[in-house]
Amino acid sequence: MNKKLPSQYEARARIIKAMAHPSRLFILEELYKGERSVGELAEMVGADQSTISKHLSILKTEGLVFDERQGTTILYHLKCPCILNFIGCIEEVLEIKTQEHVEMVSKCRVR
Amino acid sequence: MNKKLPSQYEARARIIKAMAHPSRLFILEELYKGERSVGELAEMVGADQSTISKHLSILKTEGLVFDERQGTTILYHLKCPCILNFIGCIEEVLEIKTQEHVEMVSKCRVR
DNA sequence: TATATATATGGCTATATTGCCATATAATCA
DNA sequence: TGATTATATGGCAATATAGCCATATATATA
Repeated sequence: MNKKLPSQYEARARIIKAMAHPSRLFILEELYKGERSVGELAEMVGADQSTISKHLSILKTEGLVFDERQGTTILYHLKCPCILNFIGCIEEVLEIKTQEHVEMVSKCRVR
Repeated sequence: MNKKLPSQYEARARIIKAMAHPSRLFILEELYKGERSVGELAEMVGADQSTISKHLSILKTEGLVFDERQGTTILYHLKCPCILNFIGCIEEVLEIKTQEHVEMVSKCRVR
């Protein structure tokens, strides 16, 4: 990768990368509402169970979620609800992108 | 990709993905401090100028930065400073990951 | 113990990303 | 205009990611 940058950036990027996927983003927001099983999430996302399992594995490895066995099903939980705080800003970036030609007031710099 | 998820997740993920790289994260934080030229950033990151130019192109395409020509050099600016607000939470996730075995108090759920 | 259910993992292919080199483009200045 | 400086882009090889299928593992229950 790169040797001049502090490893801190590498560590942060790994976590952000774990969030940088539509399905994983959906999963995180869903877990924000409450615990969900792998099957529930697979059903909601509309992907193969194994695919969701792997997504959850990535989120777990990066420390964003934790799991809890409940009999034969496994419930996943969000670890740090704060990670979704910035979704508001992401939305703002998106708004500006779509309305770039329009005059608007916002916390972002339009140009 | 996936057809069951609202396109909103796709859009958000694209922006987050743009942030999900050590060099681009560094660039964003650097631009948070103030405007920087491509050359300056390349020097700081320690990567080829063309590599940084492409990173900046990604950030620009996703609406995270904008550029301003100043004679022969081009200065890049951060568009939405708020996108760095959640770095604090990322740090918290990292802390928990490294101290998982230790008892600690935090906004995150340790388990 | 045998069966059923829920989840995880190995393996594979298709696709995307990264980073460098070479080169193109754009602006400045002699 | 020609040379110089700064940045962008095309192209390519190496690597990483995504998603599905088949199958393994773990738990519960008859």
